[in-house]
Amino acid sequence: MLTLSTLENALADQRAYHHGDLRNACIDCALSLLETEGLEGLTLRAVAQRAGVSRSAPYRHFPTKRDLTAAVAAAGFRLLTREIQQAMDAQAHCPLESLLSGVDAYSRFGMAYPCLYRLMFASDLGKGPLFDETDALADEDAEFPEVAEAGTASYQVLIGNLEKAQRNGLVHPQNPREQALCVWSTLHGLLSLYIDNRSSYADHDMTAFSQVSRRSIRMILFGMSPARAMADD
Amino acid sequence: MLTLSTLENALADQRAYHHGDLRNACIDCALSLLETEGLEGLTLRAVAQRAGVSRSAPYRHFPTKRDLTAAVAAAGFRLLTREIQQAMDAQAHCPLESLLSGVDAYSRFGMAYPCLYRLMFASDLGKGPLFDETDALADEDAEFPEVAEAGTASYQVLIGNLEKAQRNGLVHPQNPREQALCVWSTLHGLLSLYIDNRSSYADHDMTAFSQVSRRSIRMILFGMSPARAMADD
DNA sequence: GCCGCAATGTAGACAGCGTCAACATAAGCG
DNA sequence: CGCTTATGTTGACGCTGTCTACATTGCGGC
Repeated sequence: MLTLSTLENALADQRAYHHGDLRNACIDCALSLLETEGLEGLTLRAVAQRAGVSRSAPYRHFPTKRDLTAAVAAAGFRLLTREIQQAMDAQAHCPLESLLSGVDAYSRFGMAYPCLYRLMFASDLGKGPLFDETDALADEDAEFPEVAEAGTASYQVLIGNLEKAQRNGLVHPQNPREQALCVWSTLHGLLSLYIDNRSSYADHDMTAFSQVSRRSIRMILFGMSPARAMADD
Repeated sequence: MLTLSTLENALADQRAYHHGDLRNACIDCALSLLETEGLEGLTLRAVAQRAGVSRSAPYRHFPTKRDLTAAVAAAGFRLLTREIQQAMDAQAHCPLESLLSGVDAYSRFGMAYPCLYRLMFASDLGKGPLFDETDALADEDAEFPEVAEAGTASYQVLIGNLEKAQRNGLVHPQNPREQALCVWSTLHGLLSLYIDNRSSYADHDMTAFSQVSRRSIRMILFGMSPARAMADD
């Protein structure tokens, strides 16, 4: 089970807090506020209060609320990348198992931090990486390069996995970016629908969701895989 | 090309406007505001102003802003259903062609009304239909039964198409609800990623998006179809 | 060690938002 | 006609993001 303390922004040095690193403190407070109060509970004033400063102090570090949101989203993408990468590495022996393991990690992330997940994707943070054919370079032109870069990194993990699967002959040798887009979209759609349509995110739903998502990805894999090695769960 | 005048809430009788049907007038104004001003431009006060009434007049018809949002979302789902149904009927001779035609209609809807699309799915309107195995009955327990019902109807069109495809032997005889969920999720994910990551929704992108979405659905179909009749675009 | 400047935090104010309570008006109906 | 109910208006409240003016702190050069 993931906890917020695993986030990169947890402060190593407590005495550097009140004066010293308000920027990261704000990101931290925003992250914890997000999951306790929800997306509309994430207000600059609440962040400032939780950080123990006055309401306009954050403006020294974030020109506008959107910039704070972007920083939080970037942190979220970096955490997501780490979770996926870790899960895939654990099954490195087989690219297909690795992919399914990554799918689970993705689902787990979304269900553990539903509000963060929504913030990352539905916050109008400008151009993202997914639809650009030229993945690099474009990131720097984005409104929030940090977010675009972190998002691209997550995406790249998936692409890398599919390329490996192609080399092993487990997947059709088509454009791996497009395959990745298909897989990611399905997962993102599934997770979005789930998050947006549920009021409670009870833990026991995780196994049910995991089954659904794995089966969906298998449907796609089945189509991608010339071996047609489809097993029922 | 879709226009807002095709929406069901367009008033038939203009003289019944100022006094007579403020409720539908609000929904109409909300719909037009949505696409001109964006999601955060959709404010109760702006709706009231556009309808030509004072700012708290809408409260006689909608207890809260969420209720207006729900009414708008329901109207959106009904329009979506009609568009999909129409597109599928035009290709009724072949369920696979029908499905792809529906996919195009879905994409067209999302790209024509990106803000409405977001509102329909990401507005915390309570339980939706997609993850409930028992589709009927549950709708009435939803926070906004009108939305759940309209959403279920859209979903049902897709399920019906897949059932027909199964009967014609074009698709594996698995649970059509789950197949529909996979298709819908992919499309929803693709569209969401597109809408959320783009700042402009230029028209000429439609053909590119249509190609991507059709290819993605083909990837899934390919996996579903025992005939493996996959053609490249 | 001290002084000045740049960085950082604070207090007050503003417009815009959703919402409520009190009031005004119109419609329908006996 | 007059009563009741439905509908629209006005004023106010607390909340939000954000701006401006002011206070404080910390650090580099003398």
